[in-house]
Amino acid sequence: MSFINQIILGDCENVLNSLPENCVDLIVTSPPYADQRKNTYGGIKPDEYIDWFLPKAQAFYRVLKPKGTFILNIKERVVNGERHTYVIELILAMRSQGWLWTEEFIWHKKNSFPGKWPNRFRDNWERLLQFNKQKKFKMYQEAVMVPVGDWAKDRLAKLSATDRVRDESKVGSGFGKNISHWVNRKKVYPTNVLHMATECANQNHSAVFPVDLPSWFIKLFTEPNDVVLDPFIGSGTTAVAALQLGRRYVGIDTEAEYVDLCKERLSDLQIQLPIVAEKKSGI
Amino acid sequence: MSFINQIILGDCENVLNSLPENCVDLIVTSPPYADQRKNTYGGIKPDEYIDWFLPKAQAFYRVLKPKGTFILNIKERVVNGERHTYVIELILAMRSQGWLWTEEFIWHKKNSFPGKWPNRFRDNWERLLQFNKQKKFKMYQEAVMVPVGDWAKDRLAKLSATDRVRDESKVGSGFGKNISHWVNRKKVYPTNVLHMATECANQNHSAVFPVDLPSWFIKLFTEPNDVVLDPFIGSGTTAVAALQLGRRYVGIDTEAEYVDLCKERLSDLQIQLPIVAEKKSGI
DNA sequence: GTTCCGCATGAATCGATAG
DNA sequence: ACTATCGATTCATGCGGAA
Repeated sequence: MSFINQIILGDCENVLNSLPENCVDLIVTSPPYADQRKNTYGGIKPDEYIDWFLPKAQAFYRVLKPKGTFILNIKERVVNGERHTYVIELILAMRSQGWLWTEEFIWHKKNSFPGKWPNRFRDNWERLLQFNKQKKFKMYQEAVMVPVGDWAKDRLAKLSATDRVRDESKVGSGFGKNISHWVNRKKVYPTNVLHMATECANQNHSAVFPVDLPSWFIKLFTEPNDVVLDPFIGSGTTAVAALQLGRRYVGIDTEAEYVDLCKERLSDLQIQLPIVAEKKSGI
Repeated sequence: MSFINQIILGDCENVLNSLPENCVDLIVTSPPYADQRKNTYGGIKPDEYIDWFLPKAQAFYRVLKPKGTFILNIKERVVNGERHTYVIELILAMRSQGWLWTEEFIWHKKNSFPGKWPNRFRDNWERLLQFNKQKKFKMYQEAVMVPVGDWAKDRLAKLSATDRVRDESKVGSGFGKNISHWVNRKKVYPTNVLHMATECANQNHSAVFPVDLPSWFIKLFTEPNDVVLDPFIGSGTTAVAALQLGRRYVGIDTEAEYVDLCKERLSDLQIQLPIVAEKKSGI
C-alpha cells in the first residue's frame, strides 16, 4: 500500500489506474475550474471540460469503494453573458457512467470576492455535488451535528422536567450553570447548505478551498483510519484535513511545485499535531 | 389591454397565446413542483415534467419583452435516492428554445422542512433560475442595495468555528425584516444568494413563496408601472408584491379557488395600501 | 403594552405496508 | 415487480394566550 499517505506527482487518471480497485473511502476535490487559474494549470476551455473530466471520473469510480462517496466542488463560469452548461451536462454524463447523483450541497460563501458588473451580482456560492456508486453508502451524521442556537434564552425553557432531573442527578451540585452547559452542547443536524468563509491568504495556491470544507465531508462520510483521496490536491488542504482527523490520505497533482508545497505543509503539521492533541486532552 | 391587473382563470399556455407579443417586462413564478401539490394541481410526474413545461416556456418567451427577464423558482425532488435531473435538463431544453441562462440565484431558506433520514440532510435551498431573451436586459441594481453596519460586522466576527458550519440566521444578503435595523447605514450590493424564511401557514392558503422573493426581483428588474406576469399565481404573492411596488400585474391560475383567493387578497390590499404607504414614509 | 412561552405547521424523505 | 398510501422523523417561524 505504498500510495497511502503520499502526495503523488502526475495526472490523476494515470496514477489512479495503477492503484487497486475499491481502495478509497472518500474522494473530495476541487478540480481546476474551466478557463481559470491559467497561470498554474493551463486552463481547460469550457467547451472541452466534459471530455477532459469524464475519463478521470471513470478512474475515480474504479478506486472508490462501493459504499464510498465522491464530493465534487465546482462552479460553472460565465461565458458570453450566460452561465455555461458544462457542469450540469457533466452531471448527466457521469450518471451515464454509473454514478448516482445523490445530492447537491451548496457552499454559501461568507466572504466573496468584491466586484461590480452591470448585469450580475457577486457570485457567492458554489456547488458541492455528491456522487455515489450505490444507494447505500457510509454516512455518520452525528459527526457533523452542530450546536443549537439561542441556547441561553430559548432552549433552557424547553427542557422537559425529566431532562432537568436527570441532569441534576448526574452532576450532583447546583442546577443553573450545569443545565445551561448541557443545553449549550445540545446539537441538531445540519442542512445541505454550508455557510463557510473562504480562506483569504491561503498559502501559495490560487484556489480558496477552506479546510473546514473537506473536514466536514471527511467527518460525515468516513471513520478514523479511512482513506481520503484528492486527485487535484493543490496546496494540500484535503490532506491536511484528513491528517488532522486521523484519516489516511492520498493526494495527486500534476504540478511538482504543489506536490512539494503539500509535503512541506504536511510534515509541518505532523510535528504540530501531537502538541495539538495534548492541548485538546488537557482541556 | 384588458389583461392588465387581472387574475385570469385558465391554463397559462392558452391564456398567454391570446395576449400580444412582447407585452411583459418580468415573469416571476414558482410552478407546481413535480409530484407536489397533488391535491390542488394534480401533480406532474418527474419524468414528464419537461414535456409539460416546455410549451409553457415557449409561450412565456413570446410575451416577454426583449429586455425583460424570466425568474423560475424550482427545485428537483429526490427520486429513488437520487436528485432527479429534470430541472437541469429543463435548463438545457429551454436554451434550445432560445432562452439565455443568465444566472442561477440560490434561495437559502431559513426554515426548511424538518425530518431525519439515514442518508440525507434537510433540503434548505431552492433554485432561482434567471433566463433572458438577450444579453442586454433591464436591471436596476441600486434598487436592491442592502444597508450594512457595525452590527452585522460584529456578528460575523463573533462566530466560532462550529458556528461557521451551521446556518447563521442573521447573516446573509440582508433581506426581510432585519433591514429595519440597518436604516441610515452604508449600502452595498447584494450577492446571488438570497437568505429568506418561508412564510409559515396560519393563512387560508399554502404560500411558501415569501413576498420578499418576488419583491426583490421586481425591484431589480422593473420600473414603476411595468408589467409583471406570474403564470402560476397560486395565492397571489407575486401580484401582491407588484401592487405594493407600484407595478402592474398579470396573474394566471388553473384553479378557480386560487383565482378567487387572489382577487380577495388584492382588493384587501388596495384598501390597505394608502395606510401602508403612510406608515413607511413615517419611519 | 411588552415579553415570553406553547403550539401547530410546512414544495420533505425514507421505509414499510398494502393493493 | 411496481405503484400508492401512511407513519415517523424534526426544527424555524409566527400566532395567540398568558404573565
